[in-house]
Amino acid sequence: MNDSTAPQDKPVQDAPSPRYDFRAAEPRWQAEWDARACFSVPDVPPAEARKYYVLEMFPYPSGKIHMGHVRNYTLGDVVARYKRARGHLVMHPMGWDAFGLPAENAARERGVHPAAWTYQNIANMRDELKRMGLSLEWAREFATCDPEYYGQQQKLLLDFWRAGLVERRESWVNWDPVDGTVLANEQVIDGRGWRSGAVVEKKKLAQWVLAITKYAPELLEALSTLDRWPERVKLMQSNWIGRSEGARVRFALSTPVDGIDDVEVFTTRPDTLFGMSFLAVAAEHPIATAAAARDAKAAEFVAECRSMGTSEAVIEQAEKKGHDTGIRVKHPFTGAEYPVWIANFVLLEYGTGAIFGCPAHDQRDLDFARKYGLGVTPVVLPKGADAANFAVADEAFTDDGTAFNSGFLDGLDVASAKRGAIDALEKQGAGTGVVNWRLRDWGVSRQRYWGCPIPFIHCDDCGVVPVPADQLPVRLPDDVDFAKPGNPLDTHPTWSHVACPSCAKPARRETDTCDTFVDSSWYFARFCSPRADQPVTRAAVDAWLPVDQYIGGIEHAILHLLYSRFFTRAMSASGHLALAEPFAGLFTQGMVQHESYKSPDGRWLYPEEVEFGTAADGTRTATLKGGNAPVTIGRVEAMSKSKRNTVDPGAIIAKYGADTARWFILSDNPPDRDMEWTESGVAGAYRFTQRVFRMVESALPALPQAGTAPEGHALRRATHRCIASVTEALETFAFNVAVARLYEFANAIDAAKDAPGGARREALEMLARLASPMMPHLAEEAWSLLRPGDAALVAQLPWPEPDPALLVAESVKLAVQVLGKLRATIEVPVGATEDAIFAAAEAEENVQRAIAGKPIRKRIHVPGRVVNLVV
RNA sequence: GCGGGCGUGGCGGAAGUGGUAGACGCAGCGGACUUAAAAUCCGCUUCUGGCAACAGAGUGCCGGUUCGAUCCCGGCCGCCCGCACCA
Repeated sequence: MNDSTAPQDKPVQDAPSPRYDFRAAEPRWQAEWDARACFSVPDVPPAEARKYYVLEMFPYPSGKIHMGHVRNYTLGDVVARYKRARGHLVMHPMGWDAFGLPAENAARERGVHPAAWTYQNIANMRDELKRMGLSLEWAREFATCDPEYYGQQQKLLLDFWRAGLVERRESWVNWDPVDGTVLANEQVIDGRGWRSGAVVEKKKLAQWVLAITKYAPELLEALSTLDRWPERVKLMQSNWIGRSEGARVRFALSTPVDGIDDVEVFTTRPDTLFGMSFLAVAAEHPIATAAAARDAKAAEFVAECRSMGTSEAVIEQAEKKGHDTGIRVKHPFTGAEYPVWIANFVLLEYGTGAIFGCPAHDQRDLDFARKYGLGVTPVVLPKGADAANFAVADEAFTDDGTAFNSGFLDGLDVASAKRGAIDALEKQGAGTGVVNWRLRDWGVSRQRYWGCPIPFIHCDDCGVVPVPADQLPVRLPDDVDFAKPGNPLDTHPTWSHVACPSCAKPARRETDTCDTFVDSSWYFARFCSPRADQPVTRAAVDAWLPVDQYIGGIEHAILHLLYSRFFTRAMSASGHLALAEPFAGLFTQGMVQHESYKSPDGRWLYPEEVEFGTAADGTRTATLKGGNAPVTIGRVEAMSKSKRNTVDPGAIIAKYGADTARWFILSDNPPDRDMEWTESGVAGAYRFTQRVFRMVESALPALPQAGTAPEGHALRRATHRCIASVTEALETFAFNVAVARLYEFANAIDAAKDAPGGARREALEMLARLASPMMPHLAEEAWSLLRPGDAALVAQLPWPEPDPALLVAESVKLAVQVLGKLRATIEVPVGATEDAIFAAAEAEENVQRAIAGKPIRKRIHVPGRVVNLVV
């Protein structure tokens, strides 16, 4: 069609140009992959197999997939398809993180049962994911709300119990006194319950706790072994675990209160003890409780702190406030007396729940001291400062310096002064040097229905009794009433009444369920043998774990990943696994964002309600569809239902096809950065899918048979350079670069219309194969046109290798700079001597002009890059 | 507040982590094809000055190291993620 303009061709030219019909092709290839079981692997791979486990963070079944899912699962699919082509046996499963609050909210708001709501959502989302053409092995699918899954989880919890990793402990929760429920932090808005509007109180509850702190040193040290994790994630985890060296210091009360005769503080700066001006305790500290019992003002302040909720972010951002209890403590070194304050920024859970304040060398202490008129005594002198007149104004001095005003520590640097202070404390029995961890044990109790029941029974005589193995799983009851306030398990008429397994007397079933982070802490192991009648089977997990490439959002950088690392150790300690780290490689993707739009009356608008145009000055304009009311184009921000700046992947796939959606989401930007979804970007991606199809189809009649040795040509160089560069880009997660290289390659193929047929066939075949991880359907379609008789699908072909002979260049372009400024470029043969290169550079007219007759003082040559002449 | 990250044309970004800034895509402009439109194809497109050759400026802001800095160092500004009961 393109190669003749003869008049008799006219009718053919008038025919509509052939179009790639993705609506027919995509389901066809999906069925073909299925029929050939391209993505199935055994639970126990053969010994000689090179296994590769690709996993994306499994979704919460909210009802519809969103663009974040499309991005996450496309990234994983590119890796899975690429690794498969590289000869690995790839496991790539999918499941559902199916317990959680939204199902209960739906039950309360719409009267749907959480299970019905969840499984309906799963069915919808499974269909949508299947339309994306992901190379998933659906046979391994499960949902964490399946009794077959959470029953196995209960077995794990009982094993952890036996290993001493499960404890009962009191801790504080957000309590809504009107709704009579425990609130999640996100349900506390400005200190009030989201539904009732009641002021939230802190309430102490007995809770189940997993002893993650037992593994704190190991979780910290093993970070250094995770060489395929992003540095920033390791840093965040390291800071979260928060190892710090310091001292516990005991301060004797001047007068004992309620039988308490001392307070212990933790400090990382024992060297500044002489700069103390107050001691502060958390509002929940026993001293605060004692003070509140004796003093109405103190009680009032404690109550105020109690209404602040449990969120650390809220506490730390609140105005720093305190209350002087009137209680006094004695300094261990000087015997001087200092006031004990209750302060809202002291956290009960960190250290000992009490601090000593040294305002001169801690910013928060300084702000507090200024506010309440407490003393500020500098005890560390900055280098070069004068001890006689050094004073601290608004900024605490926290760097290294020399101790002064500090008795026996005077003259020491900070590190030595710390040691000196600890030695002295230990000598007089007033304290010890300790290592403190910021990491707290993991409270897993939730007072909710839609979670995994914690498998214990409370007996008045026997205490806490584990549910016997033959009574597992402890199933959630189906008949629950969400109309009553509180936990439906708690208010259920019969469910919690059971016989004690050890003494058979009437006892009470635990009604707390698990934090959903527990469910997601071992699902990757369950995928290895998803139907086993034990949590995992050793042969399967030993063969498949660790996950070779884990992919998910950066928002999980700390908690989910840390809990999974802990679970892997705990499961190893209880014999289920034999490894420390669950995820050998980690990739964290950025969010998907979109412009937001507002109507003249301030209403958020969906993108499909808006029409765009161009103003006279070239800027974009927006108006309401079907009218001409001006629309304000807002910021590009994370897609959210409340701002209505969402794009439904289902609609995009229906309109453009899965390959287009995948291609665009990969092409836009590096996958670890936030990306902006734009309608025009998708349209561009769609054009490219059509173009590739057209290129193949129109070239077809002129191509020689497959298997013809391609002749030498510049196009062959381009082909093999493209193989090399796309391969490198895929290896390094630079998928946007891989896409760019393929665009360049398509341009090169088009520019080489008169290249020999063999070279063109090779180029087009490689274009399809190199694009296949990104656009798998189109790749199959193109391949089936190019190789109609071939037995193998692209999904079954090995990854192409570049011919090294075609990668070497004959000449190189060099930049020629004078004093670092570009003045010319020269092309030199690859083996040229440095003398010849300098001569060629200096011969350039523009270079001569820049040198302007001045003597050349220095000649710099970076091979293959640049020549710089210094005059 | 604390911890972590990011910032490059009109837009998304690229650039062996010290060596030609702006590849590739989007948008825009001009042209070809068409009765016309769509689609497709070709060309231009960081800014300023210049017909041009070319010159100057330029990778959030200010300063530093270097023959040479998007990259290294110091100080700011803005945005994003996490902060333990959202998942």
